[in-house]
Amino acid sequence: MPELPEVEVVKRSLIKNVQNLIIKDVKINDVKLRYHINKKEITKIIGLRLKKIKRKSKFLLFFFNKNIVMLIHLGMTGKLYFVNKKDKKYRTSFYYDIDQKKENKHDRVIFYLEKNQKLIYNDVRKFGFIKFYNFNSIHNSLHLKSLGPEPLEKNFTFKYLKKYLNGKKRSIKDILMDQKFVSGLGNIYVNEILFSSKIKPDRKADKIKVFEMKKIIYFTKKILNYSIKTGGSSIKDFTSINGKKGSFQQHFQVYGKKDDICSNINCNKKILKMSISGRATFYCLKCQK
DNA sequence: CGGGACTCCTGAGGGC
DNA sequence: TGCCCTCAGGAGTCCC
Repeated sequence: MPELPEVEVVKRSLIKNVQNLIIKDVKINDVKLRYHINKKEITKIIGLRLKKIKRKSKFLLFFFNKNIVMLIHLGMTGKLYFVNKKDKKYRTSFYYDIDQKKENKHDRVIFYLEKNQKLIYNDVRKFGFIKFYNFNSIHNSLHLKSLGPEPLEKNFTFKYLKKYLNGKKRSIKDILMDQKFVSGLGNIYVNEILFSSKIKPDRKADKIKVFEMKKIIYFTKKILNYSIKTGGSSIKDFTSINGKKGSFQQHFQVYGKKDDICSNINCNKKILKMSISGRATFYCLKCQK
């Protein structure tokens, strides 16, 4: 589910609500995530202060004292919820009923914080994970070491794109989804970026023209920034940590729009769907060349 | 190098 | 009500 904008929204909310708090206890309801949770390592954070929270592409990094870093990836359905007893809005949350002390069956890990507050890792499909590193090894970890530049960073440029696409026979969509090339994009945003750039998603990368590359860079940054601004996309059940939904899904032009009429003025064609690298791909045959 | 099938897991929604 | 099928924001492996 969560791509860069969603993870960024969650990170900002985490900084506001849980940064600087002490972990009082940890409860594991299910160790079997994408990787099994190491109980020995996770219990080491009990008593430690959560000093800093950062995001790297789709990963969240939690920095504790004693040089311990917790790495969380949300996979397809991972979510973090913050529960604060004093705040009434959580009582009415669709998700968590504090008065009944009812846990959701997909709450996999519960971090108990100061003042009766909790941070809950909930994940229906269990494709996400929680791993531990130390401060010095985190950036050389299996997950972070080969990530490409982030799409909103200055080094994600037309020049970089041009150099990378040269000689590549893969489809442009496949390349934009590849975290080693650019880290943080996923299926939704790549569909949207290619629609705005008027490029058919199955075009071979080395056939993309210079003016089209410039559009890719421009729309990638524009779409991601706008999505972050509107709280990310809430398809099905994405929410930020306080249960708030984003609204960027209202601005989707192609994702999930099979058989709808193309949103471009002067185009009356239906949005089509195909599969690229096994992922749902939506496009307008008339508008995307 | 490239593409496709398949894997992890659980639930929603459609068809009958 | 129920059963069976397909599909889903990710990402890795294996095989041809």
